Amino acid sequence: MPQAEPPRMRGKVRSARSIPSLHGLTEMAARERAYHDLRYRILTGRLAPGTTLLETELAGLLSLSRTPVREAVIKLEEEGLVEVRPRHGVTIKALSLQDFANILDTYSALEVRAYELVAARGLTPEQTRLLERMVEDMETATATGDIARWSDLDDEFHAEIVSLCGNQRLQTALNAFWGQQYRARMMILPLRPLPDESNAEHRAVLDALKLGDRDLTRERQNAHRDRADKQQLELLRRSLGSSGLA
Amino acid sequence: MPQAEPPRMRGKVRSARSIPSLHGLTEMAARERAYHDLRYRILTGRLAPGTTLLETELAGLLSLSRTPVREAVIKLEEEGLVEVRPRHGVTIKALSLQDFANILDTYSALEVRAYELVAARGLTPEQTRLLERMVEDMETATATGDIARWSDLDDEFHAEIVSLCGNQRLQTALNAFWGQQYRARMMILPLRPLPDESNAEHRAVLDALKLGDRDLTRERQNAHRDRADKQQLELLRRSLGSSGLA
DNA sequence: CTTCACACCAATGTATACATAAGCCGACCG
DNA sequence: CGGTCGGCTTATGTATACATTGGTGTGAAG
Repeated sequence: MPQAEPPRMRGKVRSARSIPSLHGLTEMAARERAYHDLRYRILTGRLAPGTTLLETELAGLLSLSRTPVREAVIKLEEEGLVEVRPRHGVTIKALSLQDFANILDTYSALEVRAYELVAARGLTPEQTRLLERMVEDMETATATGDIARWSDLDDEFHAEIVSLCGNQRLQTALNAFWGQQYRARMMILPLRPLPDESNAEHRAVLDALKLGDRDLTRERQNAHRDRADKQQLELLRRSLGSSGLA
Repeated sequence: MPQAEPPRMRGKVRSARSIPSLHGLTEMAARERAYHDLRYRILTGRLAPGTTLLETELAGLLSLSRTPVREAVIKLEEEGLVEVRPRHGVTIKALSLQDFANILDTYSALEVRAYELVAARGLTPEQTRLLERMVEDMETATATGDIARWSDLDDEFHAEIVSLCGNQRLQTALNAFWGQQYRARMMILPLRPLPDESNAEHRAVLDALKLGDRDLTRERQNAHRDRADKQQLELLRRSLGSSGLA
């Protein structure tokens, strides 16, 4: 899980983070194309959870041979997005409430550590300015009630900080888990209350980062994630009553 | 990185954790065989860091065709154990001091979270007994100066606790990072001082776990990892002066 | 009617064949 | 003598062919 994905994607479909636009997709190598294309379709719901496809069908879908598709599927399986059952094809994984909780737990543990590292390294003036501006933008979005935009900015904010941590392996692991929680996040997006608490917590965390205070950063970010995770779990619980599919 | 490796391996070569004995290796499917075989050779140093082999050579080495070998190599690359450079073959990665630090950082963040989860879930009497006995065994090994045995027990102790956390994704991620730090750990093994501090900390952590006190567990385990990680980094620094290869 | 067994089929896992493109070497030109 | 251009070699990436194995369906027996 660690260590992969050097190719930085541009483009923005939903989040700046890691859903590529599929824009320059034709010029990619076949395996990468298969991987990104399938990941995109899964994360955006174009391939719904529960869907099962044979390797041959996937290959047909992407107009490729089975070989690169298979390799892409292996990666997706390691990321936890699909399940392959040897004689039954690959199934797009549904997320149970428990799955979502597990993912958030792991993701948060990693993210808090990333923040700690950033605090220890310190912020440059430019980085500080950028992050402050993002916080302001989120507050603006909140004020105008644009939750979708807020969510995107939130992703960018977290991703921006994580990108400063200087630990590539940690970042790669974070990206994988981020991909897993993405669908559930999108699902509960419309249910979210105005994120005033998050905005305040972001400011608090940013202050701790600016101070370069590692312990304070850990404490605050940990609290932020804890609260946010619990809230999201609650929303998801309501939104699917523990049935399954995310 | 999350989510993989259901097949529980038996056998013990060095650690109970995740270096399979390669014992029933012949009856495995080719891809799995390639993966486990290569991983084994890398972790035990039979394939030294820096070694570069072509896909064809690997295939020959394992008496397989390139296809399953290639798939295994993809997994190993995602785990960060090898690097593939498109026209230059796959290279067994060396670990720099910085790499090792990054791995430990990530690993520790995950492990602490796993411990927290165990604390929250609570220990059964049997689990408590087992863990207490392991602590005692470690103390015995320390008393007799058997550092290698202590190290194995330490691995087992940590692995045992992690296995109780109830979060499969977290465990899988931990296993991947564990594999990465294994070589460096083995390398500095003979340099380690008597682990009296670790023994005391293990007791303290176990006490916190028995109390089911999540915050206390986090605090203590975090302190334990912090200290142990720093110590290991220092040993590694001494042992290779920042040259590279681990 | 239910259950067990056998045979057939098809999907995967593996091997191989082929195309592409990158590195390397040599030759030629400046 | 050095640098650059071009062709050749070869490793990889992809496609395809083949074998294996497990699942399913049918039929017969209890």
